[in-house]
Amino acid sequence: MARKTGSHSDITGPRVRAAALKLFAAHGFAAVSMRQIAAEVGVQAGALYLYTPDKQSLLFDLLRDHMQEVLDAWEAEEKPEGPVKQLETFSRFHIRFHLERPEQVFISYMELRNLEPDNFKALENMRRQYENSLEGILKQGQDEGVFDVDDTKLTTLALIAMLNGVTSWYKPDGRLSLARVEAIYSDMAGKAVRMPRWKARQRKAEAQQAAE
Amino acid sequence: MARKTGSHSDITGPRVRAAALKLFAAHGFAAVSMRQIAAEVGVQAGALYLYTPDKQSLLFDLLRDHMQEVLDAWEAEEKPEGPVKQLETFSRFHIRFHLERPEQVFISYMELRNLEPDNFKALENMRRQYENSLEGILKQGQDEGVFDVDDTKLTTLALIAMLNGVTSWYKPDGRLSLARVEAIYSDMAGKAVRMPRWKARQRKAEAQQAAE
DNA sequence: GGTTGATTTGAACGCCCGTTTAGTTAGCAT
DNA sequence: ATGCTAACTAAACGGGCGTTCAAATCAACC
Repeated sequence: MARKTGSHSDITGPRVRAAALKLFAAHGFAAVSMRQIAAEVGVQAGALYLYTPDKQSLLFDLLRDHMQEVLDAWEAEEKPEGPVKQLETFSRFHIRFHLERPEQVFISYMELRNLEPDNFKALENMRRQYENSLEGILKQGQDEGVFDVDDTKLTTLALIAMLNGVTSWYKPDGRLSLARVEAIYSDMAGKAVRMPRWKARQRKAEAQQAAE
Repeated sequence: MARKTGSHSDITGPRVRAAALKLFAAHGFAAVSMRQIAAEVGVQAGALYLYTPDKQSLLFDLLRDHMQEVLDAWEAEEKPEGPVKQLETFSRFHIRFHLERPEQVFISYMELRNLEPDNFKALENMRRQYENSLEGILKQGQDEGVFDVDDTKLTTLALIAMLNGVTSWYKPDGRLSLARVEAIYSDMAGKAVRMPRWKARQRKAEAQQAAE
């Protein structure tokens, strides 16, 4: 009893990562043992070490790959003109992308503290990169006078936290469709930062007065 | 070597809970051992069982006590008149209360899945009760026409997620003061749900037209 | 069809886990 | 001072942990 019939690293490798993802998301990194992961794959614990140097790398690879996917996908997303529409695009993209990968999103938020310091820093940089793409939109909107934002960094974090919240309750067969949720959240995000018309008029008036 | 000098259950009991809170928040429930908690208290592992029936209860008691504190504190908070001001009061209360208890908040969000089913349900009910107090404000505002909310339940969750986000980055000695953060967040929350003036005028016009 | 290398087993390593228990000491009332 | 009880230690229980490794089996190429 050693090598299994039909076994191949191209098959087992992805299955190991899938099992780890599933179990980490369900029970948490610290609560899941290598033996449980192996059982999910249908293999003995020792065999896992052909596909990962250790348990920590298994977690880190999952988190890093997910963040890279997010960054690449946003890069590839078609951006409309102007910060208002870009904010809507970002909100909708974020909701959609995250709802399609509930397990990755979950562990990306819950298991960061189980990363060793270097791995943690690497992921923090990727996350900041993603946040910067939203903050860029807010800054541009502020410069153009279409957004009324007190502090772009803080607002960025607040918006992302709000959008992330969706993953904690959304169920694909629930009361609300994905399209509806996208619409409601992007609408809320827009309203939270947009310059109110009365305030825009007031500023315009002030500017004219200052010019006289 | 048995009983320590100056030892008393009134002292050790709270110290056990404090150590558990600190360590659970820092490393996660599953990653912390009873021996680590005991070491933090300055006692042997066996002694912990004078203060908790088991590790699970230690976690549950922390979470339940925290949620009860939240509910009691909001109950005791002085409520102004009208949903707009009440939303601001709620936002500011939530931010302030949660920033004063970062560890409790952290474990309340991270460790729910480590609760046994019955304990989980108990806490879920308390959390829903808290959410309902916010949803009540949103509903009232919608009835009075001062809020423009698509779905009160969803909006409730979105706002709470946004407000909770503050706990993941706020540092007491950071760039922004607590008062400033309170102000920014409550302002954003208000703008996200408030009826825009132009829309209110439009509705009023529609109502008049329908009356003729 | 035999050889080689990829894939996996099964057992073992030392260590730590949550919890129980018998025994020991400190605080306190009498 | 004595006795009693609350508080704690030290050791042990069975079990699971992450990881390693020699041996065994299968896939693939000659």
